[in-house]
Amino acid sequence: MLSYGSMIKTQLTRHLKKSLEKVGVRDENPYLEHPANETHGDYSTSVPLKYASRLHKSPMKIAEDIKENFPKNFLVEAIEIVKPGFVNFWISKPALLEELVRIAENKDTYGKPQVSNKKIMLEFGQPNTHKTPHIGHLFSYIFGESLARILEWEGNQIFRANYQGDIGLHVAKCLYSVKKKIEEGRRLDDLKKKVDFLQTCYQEGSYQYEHNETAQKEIDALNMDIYSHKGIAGEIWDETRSWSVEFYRLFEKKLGIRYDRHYYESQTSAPGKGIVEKHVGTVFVKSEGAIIFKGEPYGLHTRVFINKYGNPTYEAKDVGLISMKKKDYPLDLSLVTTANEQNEYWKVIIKASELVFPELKGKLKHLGFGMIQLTTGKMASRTGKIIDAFSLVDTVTDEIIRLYKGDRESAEKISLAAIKYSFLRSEPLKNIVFDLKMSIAKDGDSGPYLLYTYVRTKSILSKNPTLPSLQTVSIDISGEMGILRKLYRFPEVVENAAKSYSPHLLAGYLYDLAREFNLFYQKCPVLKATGEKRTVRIFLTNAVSLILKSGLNLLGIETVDKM
RNA sequence: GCCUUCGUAGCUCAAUGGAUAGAGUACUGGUCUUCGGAACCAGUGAUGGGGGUUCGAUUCCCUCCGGAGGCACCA
Repeated sequence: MLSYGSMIKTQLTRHLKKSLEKVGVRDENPYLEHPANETHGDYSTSVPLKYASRLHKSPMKIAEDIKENFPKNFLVEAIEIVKPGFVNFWISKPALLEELVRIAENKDTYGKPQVSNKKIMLEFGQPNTHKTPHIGHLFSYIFGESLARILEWEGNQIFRANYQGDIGLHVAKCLYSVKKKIEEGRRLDDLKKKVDFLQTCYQEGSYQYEHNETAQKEIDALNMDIYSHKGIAGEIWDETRSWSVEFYRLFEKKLGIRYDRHYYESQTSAPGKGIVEKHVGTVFVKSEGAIIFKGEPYGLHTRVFINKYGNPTYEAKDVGLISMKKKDYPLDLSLVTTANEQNEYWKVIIKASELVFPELKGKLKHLGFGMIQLTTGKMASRTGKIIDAFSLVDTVTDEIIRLYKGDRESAEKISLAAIKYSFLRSEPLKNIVFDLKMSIAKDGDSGPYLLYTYVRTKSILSKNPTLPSLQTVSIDISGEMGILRKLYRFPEVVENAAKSYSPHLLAGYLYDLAREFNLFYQKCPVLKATGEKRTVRIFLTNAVSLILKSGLNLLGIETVDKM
């Protein structure tokens, strides 16, 4: 049997379409929503208002006709029409209970559509080697991983790509300083310290580049040497780069992130340079010794792809990267997520790349997410004012241990849940004001709250190792209806989150579900109940448990059984 | 200067053009001899200003004000 994401919505839509046809309207996807106010039903439609003028009938008359012609069925228990032209639907108790059984049967695949969708390359993370990852990178890792999981759930095949800057002026600035004290770095006993050492060197080099003319010339020369991988510069580059590459593998593992491939700027610069040079005169033009793309004809700005020294800039490297990506994977869509300060930059890259590779037209997409800010303003590793992502995780873990006295392993999971959830709960487009205290928040709308709720479900279920069978329910379950009416929405929520690349929709739903469960928990004892009442409550607890786990997993959050 | 983007309770965030704008936090007051209190309930409190489109606008359009970002060899 073909599995839909949401059975209930699919069926309801089908009935509504039939009813609309009898009224004289063909609508392939009639608008259905979950009313904000629960007393307005499980679903509501405003199509009567939409079609009133076309049908030359009053919205209320159309609403009545829809109700009149709505097929009699098991799914819908009541239909209500409301001024000025809403039709509200209540899903029947048996249909909701059937869905409850479906959740229990399908377990961690409940709501996952059995369809094959697109091949998507998703690039996220993108920290530079020779620098410490900061909180913006942490956001990118977390957001990208969640997006990958959500898109995968919806039947897409995802190729996960990381792209790291391991060459270019920033590396030269770092190595300028490293060269003078490489032994100090070699003596450090762990990778994190070595990368911190590189970060310090980068900051020193950066300062010198701006304030010391001789240093600037030396760094520019060093940059050339690194590109041609010459002499001592090449050797130091190899050595320091390997520290960093190894460190990042460790960091990714710690965050629970996996990649299909890591790309490096040192690999994209040659193909990028070649492609740009080949298209001089058609896509690119020479100007003041550099090779540029003129954006103005397209309403964009002009950018340099190869500088006057003949070195490819970030722009050319990105074109090179795109050429590598399409060789590696037969993609239908290439998604790149970065901070939104690069929004305009990416419009230019996409336009230029589409001209170079016409077969990719419409397949390149950039997703800009908000800047992570402190109360003092934007964070930049260039100015040295950073929140080190790696240490942040440790700091939060220490705080969790101090507050709750758990073991380090589960404390680390809880702290990652706290950080991930605090990043994913709001719309990605907007800037995020980072507040350490709020991220550690132990109560309220937080990761730990969701984990705690999950732990509660597990605790109850562990005392009921076998699930009874659920047939019909004759008793009053009004106290259980709140949670029952939330559960079946999970598939729809994930679908919407995937469509709009918005994990926060899922985060919001899971929080709602957890809150509803805690209310249920408060007023409906499970283990003290008997008979049908106990059976229904165990089923509900089981369903909440499964959905919380599935949903949190789609956010990249691992659950714990105890905390 | 030009372009992009965001302005929702004191603070941090929700709300595919829908009905009475929801939460958390903070503050005030409650529940429970816990199926794990990192819980639950109640109260106070908000769409930056002005126009427009619409049966209906936090959402779309215009304008003003305010924040953030970008605009040639950095990434």
